[in-house]
Amino acid sequence: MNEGVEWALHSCVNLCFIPGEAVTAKRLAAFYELPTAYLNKQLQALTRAGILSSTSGPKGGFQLARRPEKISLLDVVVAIDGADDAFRCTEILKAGPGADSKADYRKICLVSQAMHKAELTYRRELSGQTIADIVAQVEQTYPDTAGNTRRWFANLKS
Amino acid sequence: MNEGVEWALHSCVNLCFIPGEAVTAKRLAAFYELPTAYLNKQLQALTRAGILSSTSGPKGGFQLARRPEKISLLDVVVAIDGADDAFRCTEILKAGPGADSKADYRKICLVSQAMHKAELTYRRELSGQTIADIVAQVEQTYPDTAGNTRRWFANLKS
DNA sequence: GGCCCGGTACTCGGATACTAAATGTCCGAGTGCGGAAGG
DNA sequence: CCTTCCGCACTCGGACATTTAGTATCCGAGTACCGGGCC
Repeated sequence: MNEGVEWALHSCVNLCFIPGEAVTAKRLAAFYELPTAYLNKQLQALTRAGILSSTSGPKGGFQLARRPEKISLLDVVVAIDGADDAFRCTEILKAGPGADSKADYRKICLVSQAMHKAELTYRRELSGQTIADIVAQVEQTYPDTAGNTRRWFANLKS
Repeated sequence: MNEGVEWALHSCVNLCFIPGEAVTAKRLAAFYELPTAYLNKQLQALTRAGILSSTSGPKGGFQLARRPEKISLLDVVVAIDGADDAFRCTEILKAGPGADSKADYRKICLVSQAMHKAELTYRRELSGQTIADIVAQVEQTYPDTAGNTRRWFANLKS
């Protein structure tokens, strides 16, 4: 899985601590000492997926496009890593003996079905958790984090 | 995910149809028109993992090292694709402000925990299904497959 | 005739190239702000 | 002094290198079989 998923998730959480304000990729990258341009690339992907909204020019930057309760972890993963299953059925059976060339083996191959079934539970679990859930857990487990993060971004602005 | 996982799963199923006999990588590859040497590499990985047992020389080949009821889909995936989680936590928080350099963020980072939780359900689902289950489903859904496969391998032997 | 031995053909096994995708970087397009000029 | 306009600095956005991991291939190590030679 793409490393950008981790960056995107943490950045979304951080954006929750800075509501109603556009934060530049540069500042988000500085927070974790990440390469700015590359993080920018991931944020662009989130923007294309409708998770973030972007603004150009001075006072520009990124902010959440919708409430964090409406952003599931699966949304972020799909935006960065693509919608394809990890296990992709290449319809190997089509090359085997007695194959039906007009059949869709992604549907009828039992190996493919078994793998896909597991992947569905994975996706269901991811879609059941939202950015808001993560933020709530952070605020409960590490009560200082929210304030510290807000303060850090405020200081960097100058 | 590695493409070899698909090949490995199908090959394990096929080996179930040819019990008590060593099947060469060449024949297994010919069945799906796969590159022989590369499939051999995957079978080697299964052997290292203790899923298959291999024999060199004439009359050599691969066979299941244990009963198919004892081979879960997760075993095969881990053997080919490695045991690492798809989402690997790079402990991004260590570079952030106020980080504890001696803490293990793979354990305490809530983003990492959330992703890992989803991955656990995935692995649980995979470990719940065995090669024997797949074979049983195949025999029930496509009753001719077992016989046809056996016959195909028998004919190729000549 | 039976037994032993060496050659041979065939297999797995790991070391070695090649290719695609993830990672990282750079420059151009777009935009709001600030200041200077003019009324 | 107020308004308008122009230039500038800053941002995102996508096009362009670089590195890693997946894909594919090749040759050597090991082994059972087959044939010939010897007892």
